[in-house]
Amino acid sequence: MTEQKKDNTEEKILTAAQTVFIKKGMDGSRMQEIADEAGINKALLHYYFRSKQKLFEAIFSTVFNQIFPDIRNLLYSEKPFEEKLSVFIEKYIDLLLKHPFLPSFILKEINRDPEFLASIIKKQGINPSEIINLMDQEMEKGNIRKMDPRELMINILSLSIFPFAARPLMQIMFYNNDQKAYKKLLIQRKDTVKDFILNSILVK
Amino acid sequence: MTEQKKDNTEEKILTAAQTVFIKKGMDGSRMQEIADEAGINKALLHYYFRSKQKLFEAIFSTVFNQIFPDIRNLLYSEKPFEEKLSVFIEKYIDLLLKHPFLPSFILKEINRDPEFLASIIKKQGINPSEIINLMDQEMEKGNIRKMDPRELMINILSLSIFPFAARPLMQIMFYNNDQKAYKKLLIQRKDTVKDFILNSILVK
DNA sequence: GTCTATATGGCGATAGAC
DNA sequence: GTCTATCGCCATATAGAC
Repeated sequence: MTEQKKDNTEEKILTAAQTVFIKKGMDGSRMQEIADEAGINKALLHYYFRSKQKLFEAIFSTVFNQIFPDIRNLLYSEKPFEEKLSVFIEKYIDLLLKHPFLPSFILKEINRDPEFLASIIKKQGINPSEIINLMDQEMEKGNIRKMDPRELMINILSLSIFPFAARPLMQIMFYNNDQKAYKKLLIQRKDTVKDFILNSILVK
Repeated sequence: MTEQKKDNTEEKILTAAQTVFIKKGMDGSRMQEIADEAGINKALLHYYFRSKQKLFEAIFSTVFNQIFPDIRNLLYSEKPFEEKLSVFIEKYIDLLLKHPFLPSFILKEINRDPEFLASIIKKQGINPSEIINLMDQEMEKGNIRKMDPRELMINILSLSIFPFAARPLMQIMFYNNDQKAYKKLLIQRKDTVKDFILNSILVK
């Protein structure tokens, strides 16, 4: 019974902290706000997680654990490259549609503590050099034009992530701040990013 | 003489504030740190700029004034589209190479106060709909394949800005944290981004 | 485990001497 | 105009009752 209570509270804290941290980042978040969101007292946060920093790190791991297994499985599957690429982009953008604040959250933390972030990603079993090899093989086979595979990787991430991270400004500049129209764009990007990349790299 | 002193100090403050704000954003910066960087006292910051917010807004306008006139001139020049696009990307990436912290700085502020940011950009005489028209014309002429010009615009910005904003993580993940190698990549991107985009959009 | 009350420290901002 | 000293607030963190 006591344990039940404990699990419940801890979970409530984690959920609340995730909401607040993702929206406002480490610096912009207040322990009070997280406590309110969780419907508990501020002191309890420290009882469960000792410090704001520790709570933050717990959230970070949680978020990444939600994301990466899926992508990892895809990368190491047996599908042909073009399909892998397509599905990767679709899954990735779907993920961002589900967690729209994630990109700016991660970008903030990239500049705060990149080593911590990199260590978490590596723990997830994502190995950049295997992806690079995969791309190299396709170039050798002549299926895609020759380029630095790391650049291709960065291009894929750029095109997928940036429109989410820069959303508020892009929405104002190009869509008269029309939320629905921009949302539609983001959904469409599952196709348009794929097209844009394949058009650029496929050897015709 | 007194005035000379004043100008000097005000300039020192602006330079220092720019350095600190660009590196750490509004929330992450401390008035003390700016004062140290400027080699003056904390109280002087308030004497010259009243509040942190006011100082921040002054910096923001300054930075944008450095950037936009150049780009504006290019966009409204008489060059053919393909050249405009090439030069835009070159100039833009050159600008980011000169101010590498700018992207993450702006991305932070995008989520803090997008209206303020958009108002500053519009003051610079950049009109999105004119750019869109430009692209539409090229598509009508059959020079580039048909797509939503706003997407093309967002793709260009994504590919140019993201590698700077996400640099610390990308550098660790794909370049074993080798600073020089990543710097080289960023310089090369003046060509590779151009190639990547033109390969994707030109009708062959 | 959960709460109230409070300690502790940091930061923006101001007062006031020079 | 520039400095030192200090106020006042707010946020993290802890003490201690229940």
